[in-house]
Amino acid sequence: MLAASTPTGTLHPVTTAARPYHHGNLREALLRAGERALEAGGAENLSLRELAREVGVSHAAPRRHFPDRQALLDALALSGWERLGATLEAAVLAAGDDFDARLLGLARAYVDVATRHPALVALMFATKHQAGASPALAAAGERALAPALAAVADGQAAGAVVPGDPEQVAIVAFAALQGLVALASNGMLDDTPLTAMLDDVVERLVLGLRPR
Amino acid sequence: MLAASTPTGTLHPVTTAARPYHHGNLREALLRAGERALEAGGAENLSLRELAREVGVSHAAPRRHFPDRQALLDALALSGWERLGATLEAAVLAAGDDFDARLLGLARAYVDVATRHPALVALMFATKHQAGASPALAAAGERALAPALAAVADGQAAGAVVPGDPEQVAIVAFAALQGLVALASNGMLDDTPLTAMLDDVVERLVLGLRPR
DNA sequence: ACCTGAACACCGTTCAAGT
DNA sequence: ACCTGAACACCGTTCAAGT
Repeated sequence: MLAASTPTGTLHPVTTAARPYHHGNLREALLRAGERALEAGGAENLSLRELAREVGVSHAAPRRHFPDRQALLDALALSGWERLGATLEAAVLAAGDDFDARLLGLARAYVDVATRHPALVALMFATKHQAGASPALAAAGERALAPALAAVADGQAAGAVVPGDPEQVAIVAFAALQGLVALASNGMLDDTPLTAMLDDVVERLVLGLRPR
Repeated sequence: MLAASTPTGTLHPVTTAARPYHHGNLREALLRAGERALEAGGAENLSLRELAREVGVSHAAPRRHFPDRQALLDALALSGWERLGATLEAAVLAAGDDFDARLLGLARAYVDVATRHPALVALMFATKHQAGASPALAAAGERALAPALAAVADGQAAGAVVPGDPEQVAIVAFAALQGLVALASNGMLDDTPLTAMLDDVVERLVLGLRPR
């Protein structure tokens, strides 16, 4: 009875265990629903009104937490970058000190995330550097990719990688992965198992990046 | 007066030089306006009603030529694949018989198209293999990429490229380009000139693809 | 054969007003 | 501080009807 949804006219200080008058946790609920919607239909099919309906508030309620649709997308991308950064960091740690092993570990970790959450990763990259993106978002992207940069720099110091701006070298390597994932997401790899292809790509990357 | 827009009650058999009653060329006009809209704001911001307004017909008129929005996007992608195919073919012919030169030529041609028409290229890949895509579209994509496949196969025959399924080898190379273009489109290359980076990527690709 | 106009069910965004 | 309801200007899609 107390937990029912009829507003019984009693005052409700700030917190109640029952169904929400003020919902109490709307921001988090919208983000969770948003991530589901993202994976279900991509960023361009995400509807704020639909999220509000799912969560059980009026269509104008999200505005308190996200001024517009883009703000919600930015928040989703930000959280994605933060989780990716942690994943890449863990991959480097698990791989030990060898450059080839690190590159393989990073590649596998990234491809794993990108194939399990393709729409989120697409959103992350689309949002990161676009005109008028929030500085916080760009910074989160930089932080997330820092482990890969550091691995390249270490590889150069150990003589396993061609010299030059680590960022440029890393981008060359990263581009190949990014492209592979894009092709996989678009179904262009058909029957070829992604993991097999991935190891092949990484092997050729290592060869291509070795000093001559 | 005759060319004015007021319908003067006279009958108009089928063709008139004045302003259109039936427009006469609506399909082409929509495609042209669609390509402009695509480059201006990406596929997800393309509005059928806006195209109809630009072209000067009612919002329901496009339906005769394109049953829905996706049909217009498919037609744009199809024309993009056809033009890309011709461009890649020309690049191979211009590059002569050497594998390295062909790969560089193909890469430059593709990157040129992809940077000048990023939204169109994104649409092409997004549409090519998606669930329920028209077979004609998939076939056009295959045809467009055939010159690159052939170049790889020739390279293998000449001993310049690792053996194996040419499609798989081509995909590895193509993935790197695709990724590079994606990064460039997203502004992640910052100040680095794309052409310089491109030549570097191709050089490393050649190295990575060489038989050991 | 090709196009119009009105209608329907959706959007994102805004703003006064409620508790 | 947080949310609602009504309103506005847009969509894509459908369908009868016009020429």
